[in-house]
Amino acid sequence: MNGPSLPTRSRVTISEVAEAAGVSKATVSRYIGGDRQLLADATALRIEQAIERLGYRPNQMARGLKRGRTRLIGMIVADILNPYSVAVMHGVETACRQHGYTLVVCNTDRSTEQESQHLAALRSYNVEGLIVNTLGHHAGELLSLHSELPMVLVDRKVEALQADLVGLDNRDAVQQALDHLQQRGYRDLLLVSEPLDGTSSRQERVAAFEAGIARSPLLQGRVLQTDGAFRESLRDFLVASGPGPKALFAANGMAALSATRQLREFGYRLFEEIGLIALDDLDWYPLVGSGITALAQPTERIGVTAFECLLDRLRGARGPARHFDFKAQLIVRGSTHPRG
Amino acid sequence: MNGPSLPTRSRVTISEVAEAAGVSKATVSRYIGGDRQLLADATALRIEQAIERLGYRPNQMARGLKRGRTRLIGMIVADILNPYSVAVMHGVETACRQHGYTLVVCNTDRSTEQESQHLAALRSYNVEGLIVNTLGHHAGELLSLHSELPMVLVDRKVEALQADLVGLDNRDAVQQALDHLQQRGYRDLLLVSEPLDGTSSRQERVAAFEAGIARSPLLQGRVLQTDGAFRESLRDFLVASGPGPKALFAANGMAALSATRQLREFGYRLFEEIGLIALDDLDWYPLVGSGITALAQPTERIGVTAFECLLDRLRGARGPARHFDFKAQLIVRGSTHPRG
DNA sequence: AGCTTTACTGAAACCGGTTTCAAGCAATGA
DNA sequence: TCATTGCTTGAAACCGGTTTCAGTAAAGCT
Repeated sequence: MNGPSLPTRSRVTISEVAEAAGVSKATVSRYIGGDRQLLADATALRIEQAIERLGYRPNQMARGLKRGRTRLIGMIVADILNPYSVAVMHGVETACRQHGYTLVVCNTDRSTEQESQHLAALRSYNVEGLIVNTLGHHAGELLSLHSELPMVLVDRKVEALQADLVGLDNRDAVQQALDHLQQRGYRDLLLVSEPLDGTSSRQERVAAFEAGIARSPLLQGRVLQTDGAFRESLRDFLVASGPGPKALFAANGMAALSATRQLREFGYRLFEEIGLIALDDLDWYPLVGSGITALAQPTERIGVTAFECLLDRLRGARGPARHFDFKAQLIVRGSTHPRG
Repeated sequence: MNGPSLPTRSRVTISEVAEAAGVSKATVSRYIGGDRQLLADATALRIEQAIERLGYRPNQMARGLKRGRTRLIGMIVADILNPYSVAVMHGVETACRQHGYTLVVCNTDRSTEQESQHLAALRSYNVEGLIVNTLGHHAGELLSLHSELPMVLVDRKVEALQADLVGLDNRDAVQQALDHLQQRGYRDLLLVSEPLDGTSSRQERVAAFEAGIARSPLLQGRVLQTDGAFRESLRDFLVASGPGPKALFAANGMAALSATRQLREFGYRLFEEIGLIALDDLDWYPLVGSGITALAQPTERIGVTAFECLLDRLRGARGPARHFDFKAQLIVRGSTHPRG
């Protein structure tokens, strides 16, 4: 009787299978490598039975060593607690599985140091390609990695890096939001964003917001980050007199959470006194107040596209960096019905 | 000028470093293996410089092959879209990093077939240990894997498997919920659970609920799963006459989401007409209606504990399977204040 | 029948490391 | 002075596969 957690029999190797089947390692290797048509039927059958009998599974590490193909894809995620990341990752994983790849996900918790560490780790495990949701600092490391293996950026571009990019059409999304808010009668807007931090998508949203405001004579707008004096600045916005009804525009799901929390803490009735539109569509949006109007990102497709793009490169596709910018989809709920 | 995605220079190997430093592979291996004190200072210095100059990083796959230590931990997650899973995973990852392990996460999307596939994949990558949030079907595979490497179950036990388990003290959590509901004056309860499916934690919660109800003369209770005729059955419960004020008890975060959605669809004002308490504490609970009362699981600690438990086994700890049952923490919000 | 293909298989080198074993050499002890 | 010891190091085997190359046997061709 084995005690639990007692790794007993060490794994069956190709040599044991070879011996059991009365053939050489090479022949077994050909069998598991898919060159089955090279083998005589009788031989293949003997090997098949030996494998079955012994419960043999080839060691991918060893295969990868000589072959250079580990069938491993690495993914760097800046913040695994952000539902956007999880949703994209889900898409990537689905695509990976369909193509026989295994995904190794590393979360950096928004730490530059951990990003470095994880990149090094993934490299050392010989991943064939990388899908990166990076902080964007220290482009040097990414650059040198990109000279070694294909890489696809998700959501965040890196100036110095000529890599494929999959993300949202931020300009379009922000414009959709502004159009919607304006049409619903809101005039005094506040864009709430997580700290910009050099994160390209956040910066793009802010830039598009400011540009949009500048183009719209009816609208007034400010930008606020969810750190430092967030609470006080938000209060300032809420009590200041402006050109008309006020609305918040949360630049992503996390910002929506912070903003809504803060509104509640201030005692606002959601969303009778102030409008809200949020980028990302989280599953609890419908449940808050009269429901939060959202600009949904096609997260699953973003993930799948990122992988397919990578696969393309893995198969040898050359050429300049490609950009896939998906459109956001407006989902109207109660939070953008003035005086609820 | 390299085009993008052009994997150029193949990686530097130990032999090149050895040559550059004028020593043998073995010596370099000792250097990177941490046996630095074995080497003469001058030698170590030359190697260090060669490594630096060439940008050498050892290939973990190759190391793992001979050494048997891949420094890889595999984790199977039943549903990555469930925030509970993500939170636990975050804990596991943190612990992994601190101990120099890399985590490979596989999501089964609640599919038995995918679970098999991923288990096989993880095995083939020579992960040193497994953290498993399993569906619990086909125990055979898990069993045979467990004879090869250490394994820790998370949240869900498997009868036939004598493995360490980390999870919640479900009986205690349910009792806390019942006590709280009863104290707040609720009398007619409905436990809302995702489909039982053989998932041990769900079954335990249901069993504890039924046992608790049976012990409490004041309370009446039923159980409902969020599939099939969920909508209709919920309506039945809501309109039926019972022994007193009604409350829902969501057995986890996903159930809380379904239940709240359905209540809204029915036009209930949250939570003036009906109480709600939910297992798991998701970040949006405070935002819904008057806030959802929760029983928080220490998810981060569960993850960390799972890893540490595994590490223990990796270091050779023997002995019977251990169970770590954490207590849930009651967080009272508006959803359990009768008549709002 | 003799020669060329074709089909199938095995020996050995190799992937990038680790580890064992023994050897070289200086320092120590008797 | 000679044997012993300890410190460094390299050669070679090994991990579990893949791949090249060559060899054997059967089949096809003239």
